[in-house]
Amino acid sequence: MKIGELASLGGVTAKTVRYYESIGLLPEPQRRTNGYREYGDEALDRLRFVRDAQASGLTLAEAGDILDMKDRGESTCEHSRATVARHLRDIDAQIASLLAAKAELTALSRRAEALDPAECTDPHRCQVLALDLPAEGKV
Amino acid sequence: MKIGELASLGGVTAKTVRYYESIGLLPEPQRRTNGYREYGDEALDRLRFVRDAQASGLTLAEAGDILDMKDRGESTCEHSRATVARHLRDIDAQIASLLAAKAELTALSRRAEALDPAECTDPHRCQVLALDLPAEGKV
DNA sequence: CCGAACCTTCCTTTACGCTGTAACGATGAA
DNA sequence: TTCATCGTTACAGCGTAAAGGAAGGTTCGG
Repeated sequence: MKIGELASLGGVTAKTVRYYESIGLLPEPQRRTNGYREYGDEALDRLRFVRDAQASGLTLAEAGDILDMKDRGESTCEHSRATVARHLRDIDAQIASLLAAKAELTALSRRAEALDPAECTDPHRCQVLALDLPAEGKV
Repeated sequence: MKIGELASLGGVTAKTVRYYESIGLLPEPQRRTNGYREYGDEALDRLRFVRDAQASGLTLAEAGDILDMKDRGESTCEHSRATVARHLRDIDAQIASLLAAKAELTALSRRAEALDPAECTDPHRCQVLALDLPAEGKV
């Protein structure tokens, strides 16, 4: 099949297919005499795997790691497990960092909510962030 | 004080101070006759606020929003509250998206762990991702 | 013969926060 | 005097992620 058909079957654009090829996710396909790329079903399988991996939250690079091992005929089991496990750790770290930021902001927010709105009338002093904002006069 | 002193007191480089000035986070300071920037303590307060805001997970743009309002003499209370609240919503959205990715990967991972390691000997078939990997032969 | 589909290469996008480089002037101590 | 250090400007680039777009040229299908 030609690139357009592959792309639409895989739910991507032809441009994306060429991009995947350029970063090594898809192998260089055979060419017709006119230079057109000619794909078989295995390319579609591969393309679909990439999309599935993306849907699972893996990056293209991680999907590529797994496919590379498979291409080398290595057992991908351990590597796949490791890739998934590592990605899970990455995600946990990101979540932890976001939760920390959230805690900071929540504390800020709680201080703000505890304020009497009437105290917010002074145009030169922000009660919400008074603890953090540089004071106009000395605090 | 000169830029180098301000920078080291604020825990940044002189370059960063100039950068902050260029994006409007810090006002243009007075200049000495030789052209050097001359800062007072309020610049340090302001610089420290920016770092605190960053530490709280706000972006430089968000810190700048708050400082701008304060510079205009407006009550920053509502805006500060809104900025913090919006940022909190952003963070929650990011966390939710990461949790969704994590759920996908955890499911994958659980399938992997349920496997007998002995089944991982076939070099052409990855049991971990068999449900997702394109099969070499037909499954 | 026209337009769609294909080809290539290079540039742009979005967001963030700087950092590097060039090329130069000013300061201050030994 | 000389040298290191600090300062000045302006502009470019990074580095991540995943493509999208434009330009300009061939080929195919009807």
